[in-house]
Amino acid sequence: MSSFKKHVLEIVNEIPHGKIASYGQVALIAGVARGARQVGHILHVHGRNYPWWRVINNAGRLSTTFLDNTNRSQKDLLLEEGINVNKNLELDIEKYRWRPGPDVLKKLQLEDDYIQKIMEKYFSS
DNA sequence: GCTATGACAAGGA
DNA sequence: CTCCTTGCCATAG
Repeated sequence: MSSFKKHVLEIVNEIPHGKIASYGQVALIAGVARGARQVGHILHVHGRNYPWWRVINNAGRLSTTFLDNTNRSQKDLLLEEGINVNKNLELDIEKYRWRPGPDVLKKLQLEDDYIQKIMEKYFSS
């Protein structure tokens, strides 16, 4: 298993209940700045044991319409966590966006300057 | 190695 | 806002 894949799954596993992250965000934190598409693919294949539904696209729309093995849609799974999703499968991503703590970033053994890059993009207010 | 394929992102029309 | 185009890069064949 590649380290990228391992990181992605590890990161997704860190997303707390009631919070969400974008594919691009997860890819960025995993160490591949433009690997958003790979994150989607990885979750598609290996997401069974991870909270994959907490990952959506950066436009705040769900890009999945099929059901998971529990027969519940991503929308339902999010609604159960208190995240408001409308009929068009849209939600306010900034309102629920997960902001990983320094401890999580450290655990992934990222370079300090790379962490700085992430901070600038997702922590600057 | 090379090509095709995306559960994406960002910018332009 | 919605569509379209480009850029991306890990995987599968």
